[in-house]
Amino acid sequence: MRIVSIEELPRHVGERVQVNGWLTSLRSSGKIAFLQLRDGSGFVQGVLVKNEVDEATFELARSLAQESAVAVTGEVRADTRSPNGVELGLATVALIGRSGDYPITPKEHGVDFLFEHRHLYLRHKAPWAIMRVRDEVERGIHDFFSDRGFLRFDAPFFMPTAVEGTTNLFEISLFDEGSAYLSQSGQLYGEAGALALGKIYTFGPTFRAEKSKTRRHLLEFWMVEPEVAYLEHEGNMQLQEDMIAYLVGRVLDKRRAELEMLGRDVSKLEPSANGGFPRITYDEALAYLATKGEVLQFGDDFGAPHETMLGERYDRPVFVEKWPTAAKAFYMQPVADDPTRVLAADLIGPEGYGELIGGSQRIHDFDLLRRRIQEHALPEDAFGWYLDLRRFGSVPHSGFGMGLERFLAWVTGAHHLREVIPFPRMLTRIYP
RNA sequence: UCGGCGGUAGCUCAGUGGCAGAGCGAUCGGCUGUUAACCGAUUGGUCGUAGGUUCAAAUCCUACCCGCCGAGCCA
Repeated sequence: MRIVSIEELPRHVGERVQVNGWLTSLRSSGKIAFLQLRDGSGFVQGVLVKNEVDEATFELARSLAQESAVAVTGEVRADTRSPNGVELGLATVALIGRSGDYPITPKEHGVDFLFEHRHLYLRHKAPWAIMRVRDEVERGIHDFFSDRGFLRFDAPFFMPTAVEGTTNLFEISLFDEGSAYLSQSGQLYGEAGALALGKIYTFGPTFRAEKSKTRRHLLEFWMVEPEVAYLEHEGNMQLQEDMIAYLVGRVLDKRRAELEMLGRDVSKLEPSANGGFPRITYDEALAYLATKGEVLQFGDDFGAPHETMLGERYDRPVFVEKWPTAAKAFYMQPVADDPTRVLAADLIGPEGYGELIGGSQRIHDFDLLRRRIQEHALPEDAFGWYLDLRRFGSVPHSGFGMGLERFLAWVTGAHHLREVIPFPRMLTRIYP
């Protein structure tokens, strides 16, 4: 008997096949039973008619508990009532792994309960669809950069010091060597990679010890951080736009069914697949916010409500560029004729999802970078290697960091970042 | 860290001083096309914890614990 995945069933109409999976729910009468089945690749309904099978098979099927592992055989039938166009006319049902008192019932549950059972919740339709989008986006990131001649370059997770200041770091013990910190960005190492290999990107988990308890924050999240030698500010924004447009287009193309399963209004994503992201300066953003009654001073960073107001102004992400030097990190290149501003841009997503990307052109001048390290009271000896990058053949270079979960939350329409990562790590959630 | 809301059955919740409740789940029975099926029965409790007020506390008071949402910070 041929074993076929549920995803492939529409190509096997009329054949008798075997499906290895699990029972998600069961409805039965005295003479007919409907087995809702999943196998990881999709969902399908199996129909078991009492007088078409032997007594033991029918009684076994009727007794199955939710999430029993079952191997079934049956004929694939086209059926217009089914979401994927097919159902299985069951002939045999074998119990592979028993179940019972499964906690996640087909009724409503609170968020805390669901994430206490995240290891099981992942089996259900919404997380299933989101994880399939996540996989597609991760795959898309690699394809996008690989197609453009970038190399993947893995940054370390144990760091001797902070990248952007000393707060918000998880400290770990290196035995007699003292303390190290979990990485909050691979960027500095990415810069070394760019000057060695030209165009690189890092992709991996990153850690922020922020006591944030909002739906836009996790303690551990994944970030993609490209870094490119000889790339300047304008080209950096174009790279970001190309990447976002590519990824949105790819999800719309390959995971549209999952988005619709999630109830996502895909028409709100379509403009973003075409590029053409608006670009406004920090000063223009301030002026716009002032017209909305939000008066900020030059040098202020935007709060979450401000980002939402800016993002909702457009039907696709918007760049806010040329930020006050004092509001941004020490390594950012000043605007040529204005040292009070730096060549940094934040990409703010629409629909209130906040900042998707932060990027900048990096300082390539040795003296300026050393002065900035001193001004920020950073330990200069820890940055010796980083200054070396400006001592030996320094060139203008740029890069950015995109939070994978921020992007995924926007694309899938998730209400909270914890929905788009398999096992979220938050202030109040370390289990499972 | 601050602010708002909450914690009662496995789950979602009602109960605001006087016998601890409902729906769902689970278990058993019925039903030949169900879609969160339906019908009947059974099962189900440290009312977050500790102390206090009262003849009487899930309910009022005090402290603490935990969670959710938001702010700050950020991606």
